[in-house]
Amino acid sequence: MEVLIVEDDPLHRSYLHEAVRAALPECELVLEAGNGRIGEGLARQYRSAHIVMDLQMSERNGIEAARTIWKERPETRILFWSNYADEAYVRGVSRIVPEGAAYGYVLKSASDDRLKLALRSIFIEAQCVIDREVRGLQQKSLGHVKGFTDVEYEILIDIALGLTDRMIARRHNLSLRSVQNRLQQLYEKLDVYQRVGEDGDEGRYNLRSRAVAVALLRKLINYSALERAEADLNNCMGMKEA
Amino acid sequence: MEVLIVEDDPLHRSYLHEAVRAALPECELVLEAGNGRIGEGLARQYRSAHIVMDLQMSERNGIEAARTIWKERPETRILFWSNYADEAYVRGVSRIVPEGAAYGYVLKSASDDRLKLALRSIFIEAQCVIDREVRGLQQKSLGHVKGFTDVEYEILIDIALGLTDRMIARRHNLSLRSVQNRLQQLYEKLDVYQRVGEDGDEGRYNLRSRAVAVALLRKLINYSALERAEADLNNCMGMKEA
DNA sequence: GCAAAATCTGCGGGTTCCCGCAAGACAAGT
DNA sequence: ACTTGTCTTGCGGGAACCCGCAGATTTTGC
Repeated sequence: MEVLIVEDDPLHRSYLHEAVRAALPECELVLEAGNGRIGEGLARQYRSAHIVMDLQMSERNGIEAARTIWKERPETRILFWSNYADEAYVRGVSRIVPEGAAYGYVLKSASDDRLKLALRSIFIEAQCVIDREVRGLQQKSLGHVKGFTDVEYEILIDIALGLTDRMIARRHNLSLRSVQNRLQQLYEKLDVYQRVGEDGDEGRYNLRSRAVAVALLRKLINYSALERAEADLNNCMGMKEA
Repeated sequence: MEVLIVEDDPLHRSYLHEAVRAALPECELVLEAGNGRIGEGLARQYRSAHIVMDLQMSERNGIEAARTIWKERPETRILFWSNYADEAYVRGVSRIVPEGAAYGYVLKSASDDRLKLALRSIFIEAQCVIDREVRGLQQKSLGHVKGFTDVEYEILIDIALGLTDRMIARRHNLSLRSVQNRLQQLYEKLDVYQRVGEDGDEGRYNLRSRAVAVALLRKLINYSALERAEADLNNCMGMKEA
Protein backbone atom coordinates (compact mmCIF):
# COMPACT_ATOMS: atom_id res chain seq x y z
CA MET A 1 0.00 0.00 0.00
CA GLU A 2 1.18 3.48 -0.79
CA VAL A 3 -0.08 6.94 -0.08
CA LEU A 4 0.37 10.12 -2.07
CA ILE A 5 0.38 13.44 -0.27
CA VAL A 6 -0.42 16.57 -2.25
CA GLU A 7 0.06 19.70 -0.18
CA ASP A 8 1.96 22.85 -0.84
CA ASP A 9 2.95 23.86 2.64
CA PRO A 10 6.14 22.00 3.63
CA LEU A 11 5.26 22.02 7.31
CA HIS A 12 1.84 20.56 6.74
CA ARG A 13 3.31 18.10 4.30
CA SER A 14 5.72 16.66 6.79
CA TYR A 15 3.05 16.63 9.47
CA LEU A 16 0.85 14.63 7.14
CA HIS A 17 3.69 12.29 6.34
CA GLU A 18 4.13 11.64 10.01
CA ALA A 19 0.43 11.10 10.54
CA VAL A 20 0.20 8.64 7.67
CA ARG A 21 3.14 6.67 8.95
CA ALA A 22 1.59 6.50 12.38
CA ALA A 23 -1.96 5.73 11.33
CA LEU A 24 -1.14 3.29 8.56
CA PRO A 25 1.80 1.11 9.54
CA GLU A 26 0.97 -1.18 6.62
CA CYS A 27 1.84 1.62 4.25
CA GLU A 28 5.09 0.91 2.46
CA LEU A 29 5.64 4.09 0.52
CA VAL A 30 4.67 7.69 1.09
CA LEU A 31 4.97 10.05 -1.88
CA GLU A 32 4.85 13.81 -1.66
CA ALA A 33 3.87 16.47 -4.16
CA GLY A 34 4.08 20.22 -3.69
CA ASN A 35 1.21 21.20 -5.94
CA GLY A 36 -1.66 19.83 -7.97
CA ARG A 37 0.21 19.46 -11.22
CA ILE A 38 2.98 17.36 -9.73
CA GLY A 39 0.39 15.46 -7.76
CA GLU A 40 -1.45 14.49 -10.92
CA GLY A 41 1.78 13.31 -12.49
CA LEU A 42 2.71 11.14 -9.54
CA ALA A 43 -0.79 9.74 -9.28
CA ARG A 44 -0.63 8.68 -12.89
CA GLN A 45 2.86 7.31 -12.65
CA TYR A 46 2.37 5.28 -9.50
CA ARG A 47 -1.28 4.51 -10.06
CA SER A 48 -1.77 5.63 -6.51
CA ALA A 49 -5.06 4.58 -5.09
CA HIS A 50 -4.75 6.55 -1.88
CA ILE A 51 -4.33 10.29 -1.86
CA VAL A 52 -4.39 13.01 0.73
CA MET A 53 -5.02 16.31 -0.97
CA ASP A 54 -5.00 19.92 0.03
CA LEU A 55 -7.42 22.28 -1.64
CA GLN A 56 -6.02 25.76 -2.29
CA MET A 57 -2.64 25.28 -3.85
CA SER A 58 -0.98 27.73 -6.13
CA GLU A 59 0.03 25.88 -9.24
CA ARG A 60 -3.09 23.85 -9.70
CA ASN A 61 -5.62 23.54 -6.96
CA GLY A 62 -6.91 20.40 -5.30
CA ILE A 63 -10.27 20.31 -6.95
CA GLU A 64 -8.88 20.45 -10.45
CA ALA A 65 -6.28 17.83 -9.67
CA ALA A 66 -8.85 15.55 -8.08
CA ARG A 67 -11.13 15.89 -11.05
CA THR A 68 -8.62 14.69 -13.57
CA ILE A 69 -7.39 11.95 -11.26
CA TRP A 70 -10.91 10.67 -10.68
CA LYS A 71 -11.64 10.90 -14.36
CA GLU A 72 -8.84 8.45 -15.04
CA ARG A 73 -9.40 6.17 -12.06
CA PRO A 74 -12.77 6.72 -10.38
CA GLU A 75 -12.04 4.19 -7.64
CA THR A 76 -9.20 6.31 -6.27
CA ARG A 77 -9.70 7.22 -2.64
CA ILE A 78 -9.04 10.81 -1.80
CA LEU A 79 -9.01 12.55 1.53
CA PHE A 80 -9.35 16.30 1.20
CA TRP A 81 -7.62 18.13 3.98
CA SER A 82 -8.37 21.80 4.00
CA ASN A 83 -8.16 24.88 6.13
CA TYR A 84 -11.57 26.10 5.20
CA ALA A 85 -15.10 24.87 4.84
CA ASP A 86 -16.11 27.50 2.32
CA GLU A 87 -19.34 26.56 0.67
CA ALA A 88 -17.56 27.10 -2.61
CA TYR A 89 -15.07 24.33 -1.84
CA VAL A 90 -17.68 21.97 -0.51
CA ARG A 91 -19.81 22.45 -3.57
CA GLY A 92 -16.78 22.08 -5.82
CA VAL A 93 -15.89 18.76 -4.25
CA SER A 94 -19.40 17.30 -4.20
CA ARG A 95 -19.59 18.20 -7.84
CA ILE A 96 -16.72 15.98 -8.91
CA VAL A 97 -16.83 12.95 -6.65
CA PRO A 98 -17.66 9.87 -8.74
CA GLU A 99 -20.58 7.57 -8.02
CA GLY A 100 -19.84 5.37 -5.02
CA ALA A 101 -16.30 6.58 -4.47
CA ALA A 102 -14.81 6.56 -1.00
CA TYR A 103 -13.55 9.97 -0.05
CA GLY A 104 -13.23 12.30 2.88
CA TYR A 105 -13.19 15.95 3.85
CA VAL A 106 -11.42 16.82 7.06
CA LEU A 107 -10.53 20.27 8.28
CA LYS A 108 -6.99 21.12 9.25
CA SER A 109 -8.27 22.34 12.57
CA ALA A 110 -9.39 18.82 13.45
CA SER A 111 -7.48 16.89 16.06
CA ASP A 112 -4.68 14.52 15.37
CA ASP A 113 -6.87 11.56 16.19
CA ARG A 114 -9.63 12.65 13.88
CA LEU A 115 -7.19 12.82 11.03
CA LYS A 116 -5.73 9.39 11.74
CA LEU A 117 -9.13 7.86 12.15
CA ALA A 118 -10.22 9.34 8.86
CA LEU A 119 -7.14 7.99 7.14
CA ARG A 120 -7.91 4.46 8.27
CA SER A 121 -11.63 4.68 7.58
CA ILE A 122 -11.20 5.85 4.05
CA PHE A 123 -8.13 3.99 2.90
CA ILE A 124 -8.75 0.70 4.69
CA GLU A 125 -12.50 0.52 5.19
CA ALA A 126 -13.50 2.43 2.07
CA GLN A 127 -15.88 4.58 4.04
CA CYS A 128 -16.72 8.21 3.51
CA VAL A 129 -15.69 10.56 6.29
CA ILE A 130 -17.03 14.06 6.09
CA ASP A 131 -16.34 16.63 8.74
CA ARG A 132 -19.51 17.60 10.57
CA GLU A 133 -19.23 21.23 9.71
CA VAL A 134 -18.75 20.40 6.06
CA ARG A 135 -21.60 17.93 6.16
CA GLY A 136 -23.87 20.67 7.36
CA LEU A 137 -23.05 22.80 4.37
CA GLN A 138 -23.59 19.89 2.01
CA GLN A 139 -27.05 19.27 3.34
CA LYS A 140 -27.97 22.89 3.15
CA SER A 141 -26.64 23.07 -0.34
CA LEU A 142 -28.42 20.00 -1.68
CA GLY A 143 -31.54 20.19 0.39
CA HIS A 144 -33.71 23.09 -0.55
CA VAL A 145 -33.33 24.75 2.81
CA LYS A 146 -31.95 28.16 2.07
CA GLY A 147 -29.68 26.54 -0.49
CA PHE A 148 -28.93 27.41 -4.05
CA THR A 149 -29.85 25.42 -7.09
CA ASP A 150 -27.09 24.45 -9.44
CA VAL A 151 -28.56 26.71 -12.07
CA GLU A 152 -28.70 29.61 -9.69
CA TYR A 153 -25.14 28.95 -8.74
CA GLU A 154 -24.05 28.96 -12.35
CA ILE A 155 -25.64 32.30 -12.90
CA LEU A 156 -24.14 33.65 -9.74
CA ILE A 157 -20.73 32.74 -11.05
CA ASP A 158 -21.52 34.32 -14.37
CA ILE A 159 -22.34 37.69 -12.91
CA ALA A 160 -19.31 37.41 -10.66
CA LEU A 161 -17.23 37.05 -13.80
CA GLY A 162 -18.81 40.21 -15.11
CA LEU A 163 -20.87 38.78 -17.95
CA THR A 164 -23.85 40.71 -19.22
CA ASP A 165 -27.34 39.32 -19.13
CA ARG A 166 -27.28 38.73 -22.83
CA MET A 167 -24.04 36.75 -22.61
CA ILE A 168 -25.40 34.61 -19.84
CA ALA A 169 -28.52 33.95 -21.83
CA ARG A 170 -26.44 32.79 -24.75
CA ARG A 171 -24.22 30.57 -22.63
CA HIS A 172 -27.17 28.80 -21.11
CA ASN A 173 -29.51 28.85 -24.08
CA LEU A 174 -32.09 30.90 -22.32
CA SER A 175 -34.02 33.99 -23.16
CA LEU A 176 -32.93 37.25 -21.71
CA ARG A 177 -35.95 37.45 -19.49
CA SER A 178 -35.34 34.04 -17.99
CA VAL A 179 -31.89 35.03 -16.97
CA GLN A 180 -33.31 38.09 -15.32
CA ASN A 181 -35.83 35.95 -13.49
CA ARG A 182 -33.02 33.85 -12.16
CA LEU A 183 -31.25 36.94 -11.06
CA GLN A 184 -34.29 38.05 -9.16
CA GLN A 185 -34.42 34.73 -7.33
CA LEU A 186 -30.77 35.16 -6.52
CA TYR A 187 -31.25 38.67 -5.20
CA GLU A 188 -34.06 37.35 -3.10
CA LYS A 189 -32.06 34.51 -1.61
CA LEU A 190 -29.00 36.63 -1.02
CA ASP A 191 -31.16 39.17 0.72
CA VAL A 192 -29.79 42.06 -1.18
CA TYR A 193 -32.79 44.31 -1.12
CA GLN A 194 -32.18 46.15 2.12
CA ARG A 195 -31.71 49.80 1.73
CA VAL A 196 -28.31 51.19 2.47
CA GLY A 197 -29.32 54.81 2.85
CA GLU A 198 -30.80 56.59 5.78
CA ASP A 199 -33.92 58.75 6.25
CA GLY A 200 -36.49 58.64 3.52
CA ASP A 201 -33.77 58.84 0.97
CA GLU A 202 -33.67 56.03 -1.49
CA GLY A 203 -30.26 54.46 -1.17
CA ARG A 204 -30.27 51.08 -2.74
CA TYR A 205 -27.38 48.90 -3.65
CA ASN A 206 -26.37 48.05 -7.11
CA LEU A 207 -28.03 44.69 -6.90
CA ARG A 208 -25.80 42.89 -9.33
CA SER A 209 -22.55 43.89 -7.70
CA ARG A 210 -23.98 43.60 -4.25
CA ALA A 211 -25.02 40.04 -4.90
CA VAL A 212 -21.45 39.16 -5.77
CA ALA A 213 -20.20 40.91 -2.68
CA VAL A 214 -22.43 39.06 -0.25
CA ALA A 215 -21.77 35.79 -2.03
CA LEU A 216 -18.09 36.37 -1.45
CA LEU A 217 -18.58 37.42 2.15
CA ARG A 218 -20.65 34.31 2.78
CA LYS A 219 -17.98 32.25 1.07
CA LEU A 220 -20.48 30.99 -1.40
CA ILE A 221 -17.84 31.76 -3.95
CA ASN A 222 -14.16 32.30 -3.33
CA TYR A 223 -11.01 33.03 -5.20
CA SER A 224 -10.40 29.56 -6.51
CA ALA A 225 -13.97 29.17 -7.74
CA LEU A 226 -13.62 32.45 -9.59
CA GLU A 227 -10.32 31.40 -11.03
CA ARG A 228 -11.72 28.15 -12.31
CA ALA A 229 -14.74 29.86 -13.79
CA GLU A 230 -12.54 32.38 -15.55
CA ALA A 231 -10.47 29.59 -17.06
CA ASP A 232 -13.64 27.85 -18.19
CA LEU A 233 -14.87 31.02 -19.74
CA ASN A 234 -11.70 31.50 -21.71
CA ASN A 235 -11.80 27.93 -22.89
CA CYS A 236 -15.35 28.25 -23.98
CA MET A 237 -14.55 31.42 -25.87
CA GLY A 238 -11.58 29.83 -27.54
CA MET A 239 -13.76 26.95 -28.70
CA LYS A 240 -16.26 29.27 -30.22
CA GLU A 241 -13.62 31.15 -32.14
CA ALA A 242 -12.25 28.00 -33.70
CA MET B 1 13.58 40.71 25.49
CA GLU B 2 10.37 38.95 24.62
CA VAL B 3 8.63 38.05 21.41
CA LEU B 4 4.92 37.62 20.73
CA ILE B 5 3.82 35.25 18.00
CA VAL B 6 0.39 35.72 16.50
CA GLU B 7 -0.50 32.94 14.10
CA ASP B 8 -3.51 30.71 13.86
CA ASP B 9 -1.97 27.58 12.44
CA PRO B 10 -0.49 25.50 15.28
CA LEU B 11 2.16 23.97 13.07
CA HIS B 12 3.36 27.29 11.82
CA ARG B 13 3.19 28.66 15.31
CA SER B 14 5.50 26.08 16.74
CA TYR B 15 7.81 26.41 13.77
CA LEU B 16 8.00 30.13 14.44
CA HIS B 17 8.62 29.51 18.10
CA GLU B 18 11.52 27.31 17.17
CA ALA B 19 12.90 29.86 14.74
CA VAL B 20 12.69 32.66 17.26
CA ARG B 21 14.49 30.60 19.87
CA ALA B 22 17.23 29.78 17.42
CA ALA B 23 17.63 33.22 15.92
CA LEU B 24 17.32 35.22 19.11
CA PRO B 25 19.03 33.42 21.96
CA GLU B 26 18.79 36.64 23.99
CA CYS B 27 15.05 36.28 24.00
CA GLU B 28 13.75 35.31 27.42
CA LEU B 29 10.09 34.78 26.77
CA VAL B 30 8.07 33.71 23.75
CA LEU B 31 4.34 34.29 23.84
CA GLU B 32 1.85 32.74 21.47
CA ALA B 33 -1.58 33.85 20.32
CA GLY B 34 -3.94 31.94 18.07
CA ASN B 35 -5.70 34.89 16.51
CA GLY B 36 -5.62 38.64 16.21
CA ARG B 37 -7.92 39.37 19.10
CA ILE B 38 -5.88 37.38 21.60
CA GLY B 39 -2.75 38.82 20.07
CA GLU B 40 -3.93 42.34 20.75
CA GLY B 41 -4.71 41.45 24.32
CA LEU B 42 -1.31 39.94 24.97
CA ALA B 43 0.44 42.81 23.27
CA ARG B 44 -1.31 45.25 25.56
CA GLN B 45 -0.80 43.16 28.65
CA TYR B 46 2.89 42.47 28.14
CA ARG B 47 3.68 45.70 26.33
CA SER B 48 5.41 43.50 23.81
CA ALA B 49 7.68 45.44 21.56
CA HIS B 50 8.45 42.56 19.23
CA ILE B 51 5.76 40.77 17.33
CA VAL B 52 5.62 38.21 14.57
CA MET B 53 2.22 38.35 12.94
CA ASP B 54 0.36 36.30 10.41
CA LEU B 55 -2.07 38.06 8.10
CA GLN B 56 -5.19 36.04 7.30
CA MET B 57 -6.50 34.76 10.57
CA SER B 58 -10.07 33.96 11.27
CA GLU B 59 -11.08 35.79 14.39
CA ARG B 60 -9.41 39.07 13.62
CA ASN B 61 -6.88 39.38 10.91
CA GLY B 62 -3.32 40.57 11.14
CA ILE B 63 -3.83 43.96 9.59
CA GLU B 64 -6.56 44.95 11.98
CA ALA B 65 -4.61 43.70 14.95
CA ALA B 66 -1.48 45.50 13.84
CA ARG B 67 -3.36 48.71 13.33
CA THR B 68 -4.67 48.88 16.85
CA ILE B 69 -1.35 47.77 18.31
CA TRP B 70 0.52 50.40 16.38
CA LYS B 71 -2.02 52.99 17.34
CA GLU B 72 -1.23 52.38 20.99
CA ARG B 73 2.50 51.93 20.65
CA PRO B 74 3.85 53.12 17.33
CA GLU B 75 7.38 52.01 18.11
CA THR B 76 6.35 48.36 18.21
CA ARG B 77 8.31 46.24 15.76
CA ILE B 78 6.23 43.84 13.75
CA LEU B 79 7.29 41.20 11.32
CA PHE B 80 4.47 40.14 9.03
CA TRP B 81 4.80 36.55 7.96
CA SER B 82 2.34 35.60 5.28
CA ASN B 83 1.61 32.99 2.70
CA TYR B 84 0.67 35.48 0.06
CA ALA B 85 1.86 38.66 -1.48
CA ASP B 86 -1.56 39.81 -2.62
CA GLU B 87 -1.50 43.44 -3.56
CA ALA B 88 -4.43 43.87 -1.24
CA TYR B 89 -2.35 42.78 1.75
CA VAL B 90 0.66 44.78 0.76
CA ARG B 91 -1.42 47.89 0.35
CA GLY B 92 -3.19 47.20 3.59
CA VAL B 93 0.07 46.97 5.47
CA SER B 94 1.74 50.02 3.91
CA ARG B 95 -1.38 51.91 4.81
CA ILE B 96 -1.03 51.39 8.55
CA VAL B 97 2.69 51.36 9.24
CA PRO B 98 3.57 54.38 11.40
CA GLU B 99 6.21 56.92 10.46
CA GLY B 100 9.69 55.54 10.94
CA ALA B 101 8.61 52.24 12.42
CA ALA B 102 10.77 49.17 11.94
CA TYR B 103 8.80 46.37 10.41
CA GLY B 104 9.11 43.51 7.98
CA TYR B 105 7.17 41.46 5.47
CA VAL B 106 8.47 37.97 4.79
CA LEU B 107 6.74 35.25 2.84
CA LYS B 108 6.22 31.85 4.36
CA SER B 109 7.84 30.33 1.33
CA ALA B 110 11.11 32.03 2.24
CA SER B 111 13.97 29.92 3.53
CA ASP B 112 14.69 29.28 7.15
CA ASP B 113 17.71 31.53 7.02
CA ARG B 114 15.82 34.40 5.49
CA LEU B 115 13.32 34.26 8.30
CA LYS B 116 15.96 34.18 11.00
CA LEU B 117 17.90 36.96 9.38
CA ALA B 118 14.77 39.06 9.19
CA LEU B 119 14.04 38.42 12.86
CA ARG B 120 17.46 39.71 13.90
CA SER B 121 17.44 42.65 11.51
CA ILE B 122 14.10 43.95 12.65
CA PHE B 123 14.12 43.18 16.34
CA ILE B 124 17.77 43.89 17.08
CA GLU B 125 18.87 46.32 14.40
CA ALA B 126 15.56 48.09 13.93
CA GLN B 127 15.79 47.77 10.20
CA CYS B 128 13.01 47.21 7.72
CA VAL B 129 13.08 43.94 5.85
CA ILE B 130 10.71 43.61 2.96
CA ASP B 131 10.60 40.56 0.78
CA ARG B 132 11.71 41.36 -2.75
CA GLU B 133 8.48 40.20 -4.30
CA VAL B 134 6.50 42.32 -1.90
CA ARG B 135 8.81 45.25 -2.46
CA GLY B 136 8.06 45.08 -6.15
CA LEU B 137 4.37 45.37 -5.52
CA GLN B 138 4.88 48.29 -3.17
CA GLN B 139 6.83 50.23 -5.77
CA LYS B 140 4.28 49.52 -8.42
CA SER B 141 1.54 50.54 -6.09
CA LEU B 142 3.08 53.82 -4.94
CA GLY B 143 4.88 54.75 -8.10
CA HIS B 144 2.53 55.64 -10.85
CA VAL B 145 3.63 52.76 -13.04
CA LYS B 146 0.48 50.84 -13.75
CA GLY B 147 -0.50 51.37 -10.16
CA PHE B 148 -3.67 52.58 -8.59
CA THR B 149 -4.18 55.81 -6.74
CA ASP B 150 -5.60 55.63 -3.28
CA VAL B 151 -8.76 57.32 -4.46
CA GLU B 152 -9.15 54.87 -7.30
CA TYR B 153 -8.63 52.06 -4.89
CA GLU B 154 -11.33 53.40 -2.60
CA ILE B 155 -13.78 53.53 -5.41
CA LEU B 156 -12.82 50.07 -6.53
CA ILE B 157 -13.67 48.79 -3.09
CA ASP B 158 -16.92 50.67 -3.14
CA ILE B 159 -18.16 49.06 -6.30
CA ALA B 160 -16.93 45.72 -5.03
CA LEU B 161 -19.20 46.22 -2.04
CA GLY B 162 -22.06 46.84 -4.41
CA LEU B 163 -22.60 50.52 -3.75
CA THR B 164 -24.37 52.56 -6.32
CA ASP B 165 -22.77 55.54 -8.05
CA ARG B 166 -24.87 57.96 -6.10
CA MET B 167 -23.88 56.34 -2.81
CA ILE B 168 -20.22 56.53 -3.67
CA ALA B 169 -20.60 60.15 -4.58
CA ARG B 170 -22.15 60.87 -1.22
CA ARG B 171 -19.52 58.95 0.71
CA HIS B 172 -16.70 60.83 -0.92
CA ASN B 173 -18.38 64.20 -1.29
CA LEU B 174 -18.15 64.16 -5.03
CA SER B 175 -20.57 64.78 -7.79
CA LEU B 176 -22.06 61.87 -9.58
CA ARG B 177 -20.16 62.62 -12.72
CA SER B 178 -16.82 62.67 -10.94
CA VAL B 179 -17.41 59.25 -9.59
CA GLN B 180 -18.17 58.06 -13.06
CA ASN B 181 -14.97 59.62 -14.31
CA ARG B 182 -13.06 57.68 -11.71
CA LEU B 183 -14.81 54.56 -12.78
CA GLN B 184 -13.75 55.14 -16.33
CA GLN B 185 -10.14 55.46 -15.25
CA LEU B 186 -10.52 52.25 -13.36
CA TYR B 187 -12.00 50.43 -16.30
CA GLU B 188 -9.13 51.69 -18.38
CA LYS B 189 -6.47 50.54 -15.96
CA LEU B 190 -8.08 47.20 -15.36
CA ASP B 191 -8.29 46.70 -19.09
CA VAL B 192 -11.86 45.69 -19.02
CA TYR B 193 -12.90 46.89 -22.40
CA GLN B 194 -12.04 43.84 -24.46
CA ARG B 195 -14.96 42.25 -26.09
CA VAL B 196 -15.95 38.86 -24.89
CA GLY B 197 -18.02 37.90 -27.88
CA GLU B 198 -16.94 36.56 -31.21
CA ASP B 199 -17.66 37.57 -34.84
CA GLY B 200 -19.13 40.96 -35.35
CA ASP B 201 -21.48 40.38 -32.50
CA GLU B 202 -21.36 42.90 -29.73
CA GLY B 203 -20.45 40.98 -26.61
CA ARG B 204 -19.22 43.31 -23.96
CA TYR B 205 -18.81 42.69 -20.30
CA ASN B 206 -20.77 44.37 -17.62
CA LEU B 207 -17.97 46.79 -16.89
CA ARG B 208 -18.75 47.33 -13.27
CA SER B 209 -18.92 43.69 -12.32
CA ARG B 210 -16.08 42.77 -14.61
CA ALA B 211 -13.84 45.31 -12.96
CA VAL B 212 -14.44 43.66 -9.62
CA ALA B 213 -13.77 40.26 -11.11
CA VAL B 214 -10.41 41.15 -12.60
CA ALA B 215 -9.43 43.04 -9.48
CA LEU B 216 -10.08 39.87 -7.53
CA LEU B 217 -8.27 37.69 -10.01
CA ARG B 218 -5.28 40.01 -9.90
CA LYS B 219 -5.46 39.95 -6.11
CA LEU B 220 -5.85 43.66 -6.02
CA ILE B 221 -8.60 42.99 -3.57
CA ASN B 222 -9.18 39.82 -1.62
CA TYR B 223 -11.52 38.40 0.91
CA SER B 224 -10.08 40.13 3.92
CA ALA B 225 -10.04 43.51 2.22
CA LEU B 226 -13.69 43.05 1.34
CA GLU B 227 -14.50 41.99 4.85
CA ARG B 228 -12.85 45.03 6.34
CA ALA B 229 -14.55 47.32 3.88
CA GLU B 230 -17.92 45.82 4.68
CA ALA B 231 -17.35 46.36 8.38
CA ASP B 232 -16.35 49.95 7.71
CA LEU B 233 -19.44 50.46 5.66
CA ASN B 234 -21.68 49.20 8.40
CA ASN B 235 -19.96 51.40 10.94
CA CYS B 236 -20.31 54.42 8.78
CA MET B 237 -23.99 53.69 8.27
CA GLY B 238 -24.54 53.23 11.95
CA MET B 239 -22.95 56.59 12.64
CA LYS B 240 -25.19 58.32 10.20
CA GLU B 241 -28.31 56.80 11.68
CA ALA B 242 -27.45 58.02 15.14
C1' DG C 1 2.77 84.64 -12.27
C1' DC C 2 1.30 82.06 -16.02
C1' DA C 3 0.60 78.21 -18.86
C1' DA C 4 -0.16 73.27 -18.96
C1' DA C 5 -2.17 69.46 -16.95
C1' DA C 6 -5.23 67.28 -14.22
C1' DT C 7 -9.89 67.17 -11.77
C1' DC C 8 -14.51 68.41 -10.96
C1' DT C 9 -18.99 69.33 -12.71
C1' DG C 10 -23.49 69.57 -15.57
C1' DC C 11 -25.95 68.06 -19.72
C1' DG C 12 -27.68 64.81 -22.89
C1' DG C 13 -27.81 60.52 -25.22
C1' DG C 14 -27.56 55.52 -25.70
C1' DT C 15 -27.32 51.22 -23.37
C1' DT C 16 -28.06 47.92 -19.86
C1' DC C 17 -30.34 46.51 -15.91
C1' DC C 18 -34.40 45.66 -12.81
C1' DC C 19 -38.91 44.14 -12.64
C1' DG C 20 -44.32 44.08 -12.85
C1' DC C 21 -47.68 42.06 -15.83
C1' DA C 22 -49.43 38.40 -18.51
C1' DA C 23 -49.57 34.58 -21.45
C1' DG C 24 -47.89 29.90 -22.75
C1' DA C 25 -45.43 24.98 -21.56
C1' DC C 26 -44.74 21.14 -18.80
C1' DA C 27 -44.98 18.16 -14.66
C1' DA C 28 -47.28 16.31 -10.84
C1' DG C 29 -51.12 15.39 -7.64
C1' DT C 30 -55.88 14.66 -5.82
C1' DA D 1 -59.72 17.06 -16.44
C1' DC D 2 -58.75 20.52 -13.26
C1' DT D 3 -55.79 22.58 -10.37
C1' DT D 4 -51.47 23.89 -8.59
C1' DG D 5 -46.77 24.88 -9.09
C1' DT D 6 -42.60 25.80 -11.40
C1' DC D 7 -40.26 27.50 -15.47
C1' DT D 8 -40.03 30.16 -19.75
C1' DT D 9 -40.75 34.02 -22.79
C1' DG D 10 -42.32 38.73 -24.55
C1' DC D 11 -43.42 43.63 -23.68
C1' DG D 12 -42.82 47.92 -21.66
C1' DG D 13 -41.26 51.35 -18.61
C1' DG D 14 -38.46 53.42 -15.00
C1' DA D 15 -33.91 53.54 -13.03
C1' DA D 16 -29.05 53.10 -13.14
C1' DC D 17 -25.07 53.00 -15.75
C1' DC D 18 -21.48 54.40 -19.40
C1' DC D 19 -19.57 58.17 -21.68
C1' DG D 20 -18.58 62.22 -25.11
C1' DC D 21 -18.49 67.10 -24.82
C1' DA D 22 -17.46 71.47 -22.85
C1' DG D 23 -16.86 74.75 -19.37
C1' DA D 24 -15.14 75.68 -14.46
C1' DT D 25 -11.81 74.80 -10.83
C1' DT D 26 -7.66 73.21 -8.86
C1' DT D 27 -2.91 71.59 -9.10
C1' DT D 28 1.46 71.45 -10.99
C1' DG D 29 5.75 72.94 -13.20
C1' DC D 30 8.86 76.41 -14.57
